[in-house]
Amino acid sequence: MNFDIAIERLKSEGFKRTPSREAILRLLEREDRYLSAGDVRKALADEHPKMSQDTVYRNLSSFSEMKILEETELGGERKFRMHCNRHGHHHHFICMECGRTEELDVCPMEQVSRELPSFVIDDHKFEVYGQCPDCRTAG
Amino acid sequence: MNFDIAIERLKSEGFKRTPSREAILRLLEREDRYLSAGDVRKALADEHPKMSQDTVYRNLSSFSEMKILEETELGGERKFRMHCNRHGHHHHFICMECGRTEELDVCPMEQVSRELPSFVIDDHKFEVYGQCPDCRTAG
DNA sequence: TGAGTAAATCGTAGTCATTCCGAATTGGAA
DNA sequence: TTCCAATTCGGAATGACTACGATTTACTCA
Ligand SMILES: [Mn+2]
Ligand SMILES: [Mn+2]
Ligand SMILES: [Zn+2]
Ligand SMILES: [Zn+2]
Repeated sequence: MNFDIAIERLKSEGFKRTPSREAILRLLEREDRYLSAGDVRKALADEHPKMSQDTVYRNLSSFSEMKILEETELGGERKFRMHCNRHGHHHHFICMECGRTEELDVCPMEQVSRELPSFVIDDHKFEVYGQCPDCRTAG
Repeated sequence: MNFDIAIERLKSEGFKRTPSREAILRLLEREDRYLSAGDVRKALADEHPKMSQDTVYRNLSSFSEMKILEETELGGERKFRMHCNRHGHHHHFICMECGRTEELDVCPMEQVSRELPSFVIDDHKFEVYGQCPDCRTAG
């Protein structure tokens, strides 16, 4: 997903286009990795020093709900990234050093459904953590 | 894992056997599901009204480090359960209503390793969330 | 069995991410 | 341009978790 598609989605859901929202979306498009609310505030400190934390948290949550962003919980923090272009369901490798993510092709849920026929399955989380090639070389 | 094995592990790691630790371990053995530090405090409020939160948090963390407990992060909270008897690596289904867990046989990591040969893989998380048969019937 | 001691606990204050709220501002419809 | 619901702001409140000095206690060893 890119900035323009995100803005379209925003409008189609009845949300207003504001400078705060533009700045947050442009940042996430540029960074292309998981950022916390704190990361977003720091990154926008120069450009938008008056943006309140309420605004950051509220918009990140809204964007996540309307599927503009992907969200995860990592190290006791909620983190957000622009939704991948990839078509359909997928999971991520996440580099614990630089935050770079890599999309994964595998999802084990078909097998789990067969394994638990009497359970209602609502959601699942699959994430792989480690060091990306760049950070390995640099280290 | 049960209480007695846990106490053995405790001793073998050089930790002391205290009433607080006994109470926490007995509770987790009995409950057999993920509990937060707050859950533990509430459950022990009658029996041990003076147990401080420091004691609960510190011991849950210690038990997790020495592999007596399994740990996850769910809804912004750390949660702990007595380590399963099952031999070796596994993952869980977790009922979002009652907290009941079900061990899963599938782990997709062999495939991921093949998919990411140039990445260092340190850890992974796979969890399935939903409603267990009992809660589905009751609902 | 009775000190001695390091470990453990207690009580409380501090931290940090996140949420809440009332007042002020503003995007966009009419 | 006017108007108002949506949005933002600033700051206080919440809740999980951590830190820490003072006190207690489980275990060691004489
Ligand atoms: Mn993605
Ligand atoms: Mn288990
Ligand atoms: Zn999946
Ligand atoms: Zn696994």
